[in-house]
Amino acid sequence: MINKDSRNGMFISSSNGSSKDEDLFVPKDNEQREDKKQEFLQAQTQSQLSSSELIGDVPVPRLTLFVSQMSLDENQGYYKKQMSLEALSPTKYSPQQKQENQIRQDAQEIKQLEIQEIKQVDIQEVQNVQQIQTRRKVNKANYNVDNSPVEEDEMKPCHCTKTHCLQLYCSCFHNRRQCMSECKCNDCYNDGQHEEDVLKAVEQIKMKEQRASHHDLDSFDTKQVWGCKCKKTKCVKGYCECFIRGKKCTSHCQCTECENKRQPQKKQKNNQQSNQVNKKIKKKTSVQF
DNA sequence: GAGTTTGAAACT
DNA sequence: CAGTTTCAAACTC
Repeated sequence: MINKDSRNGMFISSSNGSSKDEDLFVPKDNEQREDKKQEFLQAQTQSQLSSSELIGDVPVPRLTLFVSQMSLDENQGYYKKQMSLEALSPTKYSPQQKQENQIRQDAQEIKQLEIQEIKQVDIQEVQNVQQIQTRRKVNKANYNVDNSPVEEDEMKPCHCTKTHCLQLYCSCFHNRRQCMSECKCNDCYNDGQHEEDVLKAVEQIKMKEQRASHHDLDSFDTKQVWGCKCKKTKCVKGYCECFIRGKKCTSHCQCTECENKRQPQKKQKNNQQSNQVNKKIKKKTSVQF
């Protein structure tokens, strides 16, 4: 029951009469809202809310949240339909219940705003990476490394013969795009006509990944590099995941005799590397012009 | 363009 | 989890 409305907020009395210490005070300004939000979040951790409400507010890692928006959810947006509290429970609410719901909804709105801000920061971070990687685009091989909107002629066609373009071997599938007319693949299922098969394959890969727990990264996010295992090519040829992406090898790599590390290297080795890059640039530009 | 080499992905 | 096989791209000639 709403008891008192002031400029700073309102009291909701659980009983009758004037506002008391134990009454619920709903502040208006942002600072006090923040306190309310903390109260609300605390209640969550103490399992005071229904399971459905808890599920909706499990904190999601920032990048995972962004990446998940870009990958699977694109195809499964229908899972994201949100239902209001009233829709979930059609029973009529008392004024007090409505007020409490309003508080919860306010808190959720605040959270969503915060998530949006975080997303914007993440997008900015990704864009920064993209800028760096775009400069090296001529150096990349078959992957659309930066996930940026690529021109049709920038996509490299695949030549898959046995996997129906439904495995990560296929660069088109790996980048979550359909095979093109330029592709020379056999019996391709990644042609837009077998969407069910594609989704199944994606699901399978994601499930396998979860079981294996090899890394927390998204296999379909080719921006991410989690380390190569090169043995013979010293990470200076197109076989190397890091080299392809224009990245230096890190401690995450399991490569041997690596010459693609950040530390200062001998002149000769640097020359070998830059020769490789120059060779590819020449090749690419000669094709384009 | 055919054959070889390579490392990632998949499999056992 | 480690070893093996399969795969498609990179490379060489």
